[in-house]
Amino acid sequence: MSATPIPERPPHLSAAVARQLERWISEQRLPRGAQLPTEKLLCEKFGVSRAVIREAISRLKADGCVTTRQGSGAYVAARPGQGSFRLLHGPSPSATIPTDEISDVFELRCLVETGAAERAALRRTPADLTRMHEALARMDEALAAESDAVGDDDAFHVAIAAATQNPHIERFQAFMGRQFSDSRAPTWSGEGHRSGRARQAQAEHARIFDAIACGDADAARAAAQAHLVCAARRLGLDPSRWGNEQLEGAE
Amino acid sequence: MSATPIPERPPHLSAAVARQLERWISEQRLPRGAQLPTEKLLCEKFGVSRAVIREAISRLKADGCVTTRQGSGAYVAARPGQGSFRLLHGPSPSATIPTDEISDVFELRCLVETGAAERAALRRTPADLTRMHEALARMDEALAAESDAVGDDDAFHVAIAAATQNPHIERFQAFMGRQFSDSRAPTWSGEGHRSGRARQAQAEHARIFDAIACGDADAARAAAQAHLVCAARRLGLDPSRWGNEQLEGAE
DNA sequence: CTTCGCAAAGTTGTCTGACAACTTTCAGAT
DNA sequence: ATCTGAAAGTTGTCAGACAACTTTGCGAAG
Repeated sequence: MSATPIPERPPHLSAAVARQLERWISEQRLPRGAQLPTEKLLCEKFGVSRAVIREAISRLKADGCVTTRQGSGAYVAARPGQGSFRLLHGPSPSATIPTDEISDVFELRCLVETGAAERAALRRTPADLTRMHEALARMDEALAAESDAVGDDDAFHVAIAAATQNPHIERFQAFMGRQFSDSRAPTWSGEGHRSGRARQAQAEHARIFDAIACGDADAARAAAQAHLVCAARRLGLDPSRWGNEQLEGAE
Repeated sequence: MSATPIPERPPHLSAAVARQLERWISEQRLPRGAQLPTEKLLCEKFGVSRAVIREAISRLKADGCVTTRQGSGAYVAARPGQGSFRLLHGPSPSATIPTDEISDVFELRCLVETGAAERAALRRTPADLTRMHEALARMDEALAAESDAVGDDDAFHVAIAAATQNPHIERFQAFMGRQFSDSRAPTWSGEGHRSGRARQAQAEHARIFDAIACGDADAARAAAQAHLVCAARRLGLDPSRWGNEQLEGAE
C-alpha cells in the first residue's frame, strides 16, 4: 500500500533525451523537415545505448514531433506546441458543467460518430464485427443481470470507429467517449434498468450493428444518428438544437 | 518517381502494440490504476521482442496514459486522458511524406467539416454569412492578384464551423486547419494560380457558401464533400480510400 | 556523354541475451 | 506477532547482431 510520496522523479534517461531533443526542435536548432542525427551519433553524443535513443525517438513520434523512415532517417515533423485539442476546459466536476456545454460537445461527437458509422459499414472486417458483437453480448449480459456496462458501451462505440480502419477516427472516438464516461452512467444504473433506458439503448445498438454488418452505409448513419439523439435525451439534453431529424429523417 | 503502390501498410510493430494497448485502456479492459501485464508477458502475447514493447510503452508514457515504476511495473494513469487530443502528420510539402498519415487525418477533417456545413446551413446568422463572404472576397482579390490566401482559405472554413453556433466545432475546425497550414500552400502558390487550382478551389468555396446562404443543408454537405475530395486530390492524396462518392454522389 | 543497372554503404527496425537497480514477497529469526 | 533479509520478480540499460529499406556511386551499355 502505501501512498508513496513520490518525492522526485529521477528522470529516466529516455525521458531526458526526449526532452533535450524536443528542446532542440523548439529552438529550431533542428529546423522543420531537417534530419535528426543518426541513432549512432545520438548514442555517442548522449553517452547512452541505442535502446534509450530509440525509446526517446519513439516518444517524439507519439508526440508527432518527428517521423522516421526506415533506411533513411528521422526527420523533424511539426511545429512545437501546435497539436493538442482540448474540450471541457477547467477541472470542474461533471455536475457543474452547464448542460449547454455538454450538449455542444455531444453534437461534435455526433458529427464524427455518424460519419464513422457510415464508413465502418463500408470497410468493416470480420474481426471488427466480432469485436462489436462481443461488446454487444457483454451489454446483453449486463442487461439480464441489471449490472453496469458503461465500459462495454464505450467499447462498442470505439469498435465502430476502429472499423473505419482509420486510427485517427478511432482515437478521436475514444477521446470523445472519455468526455462522457461519467455522464453515461444513468443509462446503466439501477434506475436505468428499471425505467427501460438500458434496454432501449441496447436495441439502438443492435440496429447500428445490423446496418454495419449488412454494409448499408446510409442505414448505419441513420441508426447512429437515432441512437445519439435518444442518448442525448436520456442525458437530459435537448437534441433539438443540433438534432437533424429534420435532415436525416427520424424514425 | 513514382508511384509506389504501397498496397499494404505494415505499421511498425511498436506503433501497432501502442495502439493495441491504448485500445485496451480506452475500452477499460485495463481499468484506471491497473497494472499492465509485465513486459515479458506482453512479449509473448504480441510475439515481439522486449525492445518493441518498451518503445510502445514509451509512447504511452509520453501520452500520459501510463506511468512506470522501476522494479514494480507499469500502471494505467489514474486520470486517463483528461482531455487532450493529438494528431500526427508528416512535415514537408515536398515529397517524402507518409501520405497515408495525411490521408487519414484528412478524412477525420472531412467527417467534421461536412457535418458542420450541413448544420451551418440551418443555423447561420447574417453575421456568419458576412464573415464567410468577407473571406471569400479576400480570396477573390488574391485570385486576381495571384497572391497568397492561405489564411483567408482557413478563415472561410472556420467561419463555416462558427456558423454552427457550436464553439467546440469551431475550435476543432481551427485545430484541424492548423494541421494542414503547410499542405494547403500548393493551391495558392504561383503554380497553383497558373494551373487553375486556386480558381477551382474558389469555385468550390462559392458553391458551399451559396448552399449555406440558401439554408439548403443537403446541398451544403454535398458541396463541402465535393470540395474536400478535390482538395485532397490537389494535395496528391487518394480520396478514394475514404471518399464516399459512393455515398454522397459526386458531381 | 548520358543513362541504366546494380552492388555497396548507411540507416532504421527488430531480435537476443545479459546485467544493474529497484520492488515485492515470504520464509526464518527474534 | 513482529522484524529481518534473502530471493524472486520487474523495469532500466547496455551490447551485439541481423533484417529491411534507402541512398549513393561506380561501372557498363547505349
